[in-house]
Amino acid sequence: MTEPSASTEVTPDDLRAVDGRVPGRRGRATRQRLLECTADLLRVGTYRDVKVIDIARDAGTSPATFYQYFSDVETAILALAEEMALDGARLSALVRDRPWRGRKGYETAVALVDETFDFWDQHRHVLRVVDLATDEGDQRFRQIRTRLLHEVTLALADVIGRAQDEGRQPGGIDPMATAGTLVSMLAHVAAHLYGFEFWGIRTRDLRQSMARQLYWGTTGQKPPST
Amino acid sequence: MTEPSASTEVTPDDLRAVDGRVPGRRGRATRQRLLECTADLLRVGTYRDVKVIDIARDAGTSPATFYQYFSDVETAILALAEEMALDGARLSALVRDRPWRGRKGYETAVALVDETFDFWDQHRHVLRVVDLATDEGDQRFRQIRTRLLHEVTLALADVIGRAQDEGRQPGGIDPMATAGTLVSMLAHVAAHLYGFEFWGIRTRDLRQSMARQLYWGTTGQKPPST
DNA sequence: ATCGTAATCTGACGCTCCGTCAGATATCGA
DNA sequence: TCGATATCTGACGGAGCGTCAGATTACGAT
Repeated sequence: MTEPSASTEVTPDDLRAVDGRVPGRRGRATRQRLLECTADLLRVGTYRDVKVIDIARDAGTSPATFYQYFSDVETAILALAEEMALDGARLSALVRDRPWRGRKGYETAVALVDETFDFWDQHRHVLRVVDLATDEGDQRFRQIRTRLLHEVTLALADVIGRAQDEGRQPGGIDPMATAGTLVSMLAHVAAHLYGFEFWGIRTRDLRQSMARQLYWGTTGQKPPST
Repeated sequence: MTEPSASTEVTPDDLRAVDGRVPGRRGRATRQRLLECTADLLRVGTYRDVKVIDIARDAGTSPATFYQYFSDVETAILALAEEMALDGARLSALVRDRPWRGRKGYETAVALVDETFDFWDQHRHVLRVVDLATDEGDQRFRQIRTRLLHEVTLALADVIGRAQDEGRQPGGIDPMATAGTLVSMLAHVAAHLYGFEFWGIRTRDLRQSMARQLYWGTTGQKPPST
């Protein structure tokens, strides 16, 4: 709850464990199994109820083994979040690689909405913990959240900046702030899709509304009538 | 984690406690003290680390007393969330009671942004748990979250509907869906203001971007140049 | 194939917190 | 002042935590 310990993945640097030794093949497999079981428990139950003892049992090992790889449940989830963040590159790639002008631009907006919905659906059990922990002030989680959203925001801000240069978007607005609010909208709606359906709002209508907001917010142009 | 138990506040109906008896003056005071201590712990520490034993100690009572009023920590937080939801009326009132046309309309949008920021700032420690629990499928929390946001959404949808009637907003869009995305934007940005400052985005710029999106999204009109 | 060493795992322990009683204490109206 | 009722608590069995020291397993060198 207090402090980090640097990276946890990829860098075969510290990985904690037996007084700082680099884990071998067997060790990495065990670690991965523990992570998968953690993810599974997070999928079916609540964050507050994920217990080390359950993770260990599901992974067919003992609690002591868990502590060989993670200092607590949070740290394990942090590792899951890091895996997730890697997958997030597909969102910013989409913004960068596709056109934003005219009808094609609107299609890009729609595609971004779809991709975001998909991403959130796939990772929501981890994302909700990331959100909570970030809000609680945990810098390790904030960093991951930032890596994930900041890239998309930067890419969108770039599009807005270009629209400004071409006089299609007023110069007085801050591209990063606007991009930030748009990404927020995406993230929040994606996170609460089920809640909207609860209100009787169809996902397809949300998709359209978001794409319109996105298109107008970035390009400054009226979206093509649907 | 599993199931509700009906209401918990105002209705002096069931309130759980000693086999369902209605609490008297002393009892209500104790209950309130426990709630305040829960809120305090939630403010300084993480959700996962809020323990019944700590709440009881801070309230100058025993764990057994806590269980007299709440079946677990979640239920206590649920009661806090209910208190919070009452305060939420000020947001929808603002949307309903102020003008949405012309420059005055833009000012209303700004005011809504400000009020939302303020509300979130005041209740963020409870809101983040509400969000988590809702996402985890807890219907009790979802209901509260819905009460809170749905009112604002309805109010905004009303404004959008009127804009459609007057031909200032295309008829093809779903007012509720658009209002929903806008409220989402508000909620998410308000929840992560600190995160934005972390990125070097000024709150005042966010304020402007949000107000512009809000104004355009509801009225269909270009916001007054700033 | 065998052996020694390093990597990996685990049983067991002391501790904190949980959730529930039965009984003690405080409150209040008559 | 005296019950009756509301409220509180000590105490307990059980679940999980986090940490050892020692057992088990994998693997490269011979």
